[in-house]
Amino acid sequence: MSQPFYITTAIAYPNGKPHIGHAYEAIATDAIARFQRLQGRDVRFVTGTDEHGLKMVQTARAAGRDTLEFADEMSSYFRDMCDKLNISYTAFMRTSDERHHKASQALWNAMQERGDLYLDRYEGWYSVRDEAFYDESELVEGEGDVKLSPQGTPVEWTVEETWFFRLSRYQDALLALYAQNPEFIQPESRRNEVLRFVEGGLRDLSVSRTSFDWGVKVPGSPDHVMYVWVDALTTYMSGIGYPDTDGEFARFWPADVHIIGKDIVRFHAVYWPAFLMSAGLPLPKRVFGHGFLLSRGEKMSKSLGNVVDPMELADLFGVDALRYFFLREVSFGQDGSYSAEAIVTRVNADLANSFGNLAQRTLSLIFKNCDGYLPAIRGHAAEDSALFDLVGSVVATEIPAHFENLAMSQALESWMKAVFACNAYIDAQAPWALKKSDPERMETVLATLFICIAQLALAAQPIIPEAATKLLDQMGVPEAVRNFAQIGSHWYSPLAESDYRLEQPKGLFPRLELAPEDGGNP
RNA sequence: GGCGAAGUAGCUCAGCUGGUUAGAGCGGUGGAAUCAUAAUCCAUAGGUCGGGGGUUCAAGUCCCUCCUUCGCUACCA
Repeated sequence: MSQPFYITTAIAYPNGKPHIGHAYEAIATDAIARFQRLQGRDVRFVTGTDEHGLKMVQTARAAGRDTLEFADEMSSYFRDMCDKLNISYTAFMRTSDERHHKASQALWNAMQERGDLYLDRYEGWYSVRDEAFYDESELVEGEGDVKLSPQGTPVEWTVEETWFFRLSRYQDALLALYAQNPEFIQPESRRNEVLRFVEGGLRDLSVSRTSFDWGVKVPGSPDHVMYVWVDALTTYMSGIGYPDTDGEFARFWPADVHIIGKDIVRFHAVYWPAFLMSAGLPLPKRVFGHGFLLSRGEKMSKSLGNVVDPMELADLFGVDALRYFFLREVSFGQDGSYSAEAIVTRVNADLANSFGNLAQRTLSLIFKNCDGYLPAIRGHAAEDSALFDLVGSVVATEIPAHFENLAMSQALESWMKAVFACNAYIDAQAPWALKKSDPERMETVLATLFICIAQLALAAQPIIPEAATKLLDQMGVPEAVRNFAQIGSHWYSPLAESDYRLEQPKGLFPRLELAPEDGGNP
């Protein structure tokens, strides 16, 4: 039985439509999930929407809508985005789902039994927008003597009864966790921040609210709903069946990695493991905080008017192109910058000119000179072996290693290195010239390239699933060998000896053009 | 204020535990080729590796200091 692999994105707060950051996270996570499938792993991939909290209630009310009905609509945009971007999730979990409520309550009960929850009174400055209490000292002065949170959101003095989680109990256990599992929080810079935060001491955490009721009811405390983060994080469990602890949950928990944005590292690297320890559940193996995408180096904001709809980008440039750009151009874990020119330049250079053209010229030569039948290999020259060695080690070793490290941009850098080698090889061997001087040698050269291109297409499949699949289809590469373990095996000769015949090859990586309005303003 | 990250060719960035002439992609320039999506290949670009000081036989790579940008965090009148 194949090994399980469980990965998640953060679940999105859908009080607005998906923005490019949501798309980026989904794409990166999907690439990892697809890679693991091609490694033969049995993958579960959970994403979804985090719909509770006062903000949703207020946003819905402002639009004159019923909260749940509003949440239904907003959540659907996120699901649509995932579908459009070829995100291969296995569950789209909504926190408003009944099953999810049961899961959250089960987790709560487990923490309760451990004695980690207690009722107390909380007085303080509360920000509705941030859903958080602040200390007097943290506040800043706004215009007209108004007090604002450190994030600049309005606060009001609030007194409420609230359940607390004994986070303070877990300081040592968390520090031990970080020490024993250096890879628990990545990248390194995030890990340091968390370490210092926890070393500085932990206060108990307020984990319920009474000021609104749009949330998961606290068991035995009907006036309380859970703090959004408690139930939001629980989607990672409910997405694979919890509170049913047999079946999927037993097989896939804990997560191999939670992919999240760098802004919510604390919730995932401090609160979440503490909750799980309290509930007596195994902890995720890794939490990875990726960076943000900046539009031409600037943060996206409505006031700057540079908010980009990822769906539009996908329509404009294509899903595979967008996926490729994000994962190639941005070093995973760091912030990245994007612009229409950057996308066009990168995609044209790598996909259209280098790889797409390589595939096209090779398949065209076979189609025209071999009548579409895959040519036989008649002994290897040194150059052939050199190319096989290079492509083979890139595909079998370098790319998988980079993917395991969640270094997709480096995986693609290796991939391009192999593509360049193929282009250099085809130019040096010049099969179009061999056609007259040495037809048998021409066939060997074309067969060599065919094999290498198939390997490269497979390796790129997690990043550009649609085009890579079409290319492998065009080439007649059997399903059975479309994985990292088999693509390096000897499948070519049987295929060449079969009556498989290439159709007229069609380009799969069209050159992009920059719309005039995107060309200007630097 | 504390802690941390970053500052390397026009642009985007690689450079692990210090060691031959500091690398890649894109762009620019000069060739070659014409099978292919006017795509490809080859050659090339002489950059005080933010400034200064130090350790060392040897530093982009360690130490100190200063400047700039960013992140986390604390706090004060």
